[in-house]
Amino acid sequence: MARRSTNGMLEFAVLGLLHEAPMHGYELRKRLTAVLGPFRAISYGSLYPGLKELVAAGWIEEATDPAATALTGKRARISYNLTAEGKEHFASLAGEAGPTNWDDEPFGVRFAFFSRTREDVRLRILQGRRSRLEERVSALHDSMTRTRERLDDYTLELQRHGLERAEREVRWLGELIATEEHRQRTSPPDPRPAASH
Amino acid sequence: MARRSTNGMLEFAVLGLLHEAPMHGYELRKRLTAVLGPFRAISYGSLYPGLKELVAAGWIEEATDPAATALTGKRARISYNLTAEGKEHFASLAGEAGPTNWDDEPFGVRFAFFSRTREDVRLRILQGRRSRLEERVSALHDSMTRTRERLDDYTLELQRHGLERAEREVRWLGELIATEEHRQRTSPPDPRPAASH
DNA sequence: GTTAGCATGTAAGGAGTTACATGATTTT
DNA sequence: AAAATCATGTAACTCCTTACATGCTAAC
Repeated sequence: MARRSTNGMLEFAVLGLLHEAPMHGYELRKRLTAVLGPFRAISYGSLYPGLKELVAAGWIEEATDPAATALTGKRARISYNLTAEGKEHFASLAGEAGPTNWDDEPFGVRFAFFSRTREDVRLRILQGRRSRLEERVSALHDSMTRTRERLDDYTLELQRHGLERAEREVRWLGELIATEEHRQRTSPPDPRPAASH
Repeated sequence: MARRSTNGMLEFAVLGLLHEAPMHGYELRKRLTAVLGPFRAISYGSLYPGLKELVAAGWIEEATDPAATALTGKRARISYNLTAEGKEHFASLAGEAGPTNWDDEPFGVRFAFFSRTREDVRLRILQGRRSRLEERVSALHDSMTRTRERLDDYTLELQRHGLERAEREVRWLGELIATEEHRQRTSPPDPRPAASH
């Protein structure tokens, strides 16, 4: 079990995507790009070795296409599907709500798989992200109002814009949190994530 | 000349900061953090070896504090200052306006040193960044309106928020570009960056 | 039949981090 | 005199990218 695995985010996202359906590497990469955003797309040089490690860890399995394989002798494409351990492992990753999830990129990935995340964990992640951003807001605010340590006009403008963006995201998170809290109050206390097969 | 240097951004930022005044590593790191933002602060394990490389490249020089050094026998802190080649090298980096500067992080660093960048180069970087973001906007727009390939509700919400943020940055850049263009029309054609000592 | 895109990989290396290690100076 | 913070570094490792290499399949 668990040999030392790829990166957290790649692992998490691949496992999450394979819940939908088995996929081969090339397609996985496209879906990954949709989740991570086209500006931090993963390269094949990262993806394929990563998949190998997930196989070695026992979380996914290779499967060559049933029919057309040995028949033609041609190299068939490899489909990956989740194992039971993989599902379990994903569920355990999805249950963590620690500060690792509050940075920009991890948060985005975690958020993208919120529908497979328990409600209470969702809420804690949103709140953690928000307080992280509130820290950023007040740090920027301080840095800008300290008249000592004169900053470049352009640096200042950059900070002003960064501050506005952070404040905007705080508001956005506020709305999401309100929605989640409302959902929790009104829906029956269902402790199970929507993930069974 | 130029032995193979650290990373572009670290190199650029260090050289840019040392225009103001000589500094030692520890302080440099604090200023760097102010420029790069506290969320992508550079570590000492990166900074000190990087400084060594800049020294080896001949762009900066070490200088131990004049008085208090040999006198006490204590280890003195090391100040770094720009060499003439370093200034030249920075100017040449600051003159490049290619697509390398249009990603999130490089753009931020380039922007932070705009006051040492030629006006026409500033304008080209702002425009490049804007068209990069416009691509992002239309890619997101497409991805969201394609009703096929059903995305997760949360993924969708993330994209919606990302789209809004990108559109907002496009508008911000529009204003900056207008300001720069105005500056160029009204001020005398001064081809020299404000950098002399 | 050839170009474009699908599909899978490997080797080398870049850019950075963490953890460790050490010592000086300032503040409480 | 202890604690905090200033100050400088190294070794090992992680994660990822680029460049390369191969071959299949669909479209023009």
